[in-house]
Amino acid sequence: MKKIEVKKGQILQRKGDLSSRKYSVEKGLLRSYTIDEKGKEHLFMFAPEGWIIADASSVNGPTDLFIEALENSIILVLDEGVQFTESDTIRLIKRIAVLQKRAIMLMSASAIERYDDFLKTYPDIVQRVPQKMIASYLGITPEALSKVKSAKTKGL
Amino acid sequence: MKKIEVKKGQILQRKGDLSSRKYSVEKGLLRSYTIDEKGKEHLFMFAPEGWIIADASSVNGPTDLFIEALENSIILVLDEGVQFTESDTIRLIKRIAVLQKRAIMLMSASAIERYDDFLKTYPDIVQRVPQKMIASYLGITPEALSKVKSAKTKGL
DNA sequence: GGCCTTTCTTAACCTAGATTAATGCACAAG
DNA sequence: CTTGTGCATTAATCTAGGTTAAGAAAGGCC
Repeated sequence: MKKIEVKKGQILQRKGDLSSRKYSVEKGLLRSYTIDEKGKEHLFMFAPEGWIIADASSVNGPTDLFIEALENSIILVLDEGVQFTESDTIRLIKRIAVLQKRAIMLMSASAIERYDDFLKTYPDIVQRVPQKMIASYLGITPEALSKVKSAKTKGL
Repeated sequence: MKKIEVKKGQILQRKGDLSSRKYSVEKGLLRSYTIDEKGKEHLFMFAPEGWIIADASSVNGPTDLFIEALENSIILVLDEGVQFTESDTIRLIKRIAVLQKRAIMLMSASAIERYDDFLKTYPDIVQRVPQKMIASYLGITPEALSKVKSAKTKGL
């Protein structure tokens, strides 16, 4: 468990890596994402200050996700495989709850609803990341996100 | 931790319940699903023999999911809040990995790809549940699923 | 400053899947 | 046996979001 400083654009984990760590963000911003067979990027989560980011898929073999710094950041690197505490377990269950909600969201909600949910989940991220990453998080194209935003401002 | 027998159609947990249990399926088939504000059902997961089904959202308050028996089933009811073992934790992480994959799937894959993934995930469920539930699991309408299937058989 | 690359927006079109509606089935209830 | 009632399929139409393309704005970098 050590503290490290990473620069914007630096990649902490690549898809296919055989081991994986957890990263606790003290300052800055990370993201995790994957790239599918068609070469398309899909942003899985943002991790601003106070968040922990990891790739659970590593329990079953090689990792699925890239983890990258979107800003110069200071992060705590936590070793995998360490004994789990009770509070870790609760955090895991909460993470499952969040993912459960996200999956249901992706199944049922429109792009506008998902954008509103994004704004609620990450209130201060909108200004800090490129639109195309938000679009990727929402599972839509940047063009569609532009539409959504202009529809929202017109609707006021 | 007790063993119970439930009949087809019986509901073990309702959305909004304040506490929640884990159910380990010995025989039969359960499903979990939610109903959105528009009254639409979204099937979250199936749990055939050997699977465990639960609703993680209960850690943050009332439950989001219904849990229902799709067949007459024999299930083990596990109490929530019991001390977690190391293997529980690993199971949780695997669950996160599955959900992570599901979310990425929903973000990126077409209906056909999701159907193929469903067939791989639940090889022996297709014959046991109504088509409309499979459609709901895939996040599409029963009509669209019919199209997908006829497209697949034509394509042979 | 100017230049190049990347990002964002707008607009015209296209397609996967939703909606609506009609038909045919299965099976449960009388 | 007949009469529902819910389920699956097909077809016609509609729409949210994808694709393509082109111009405008915003950074790095020399």
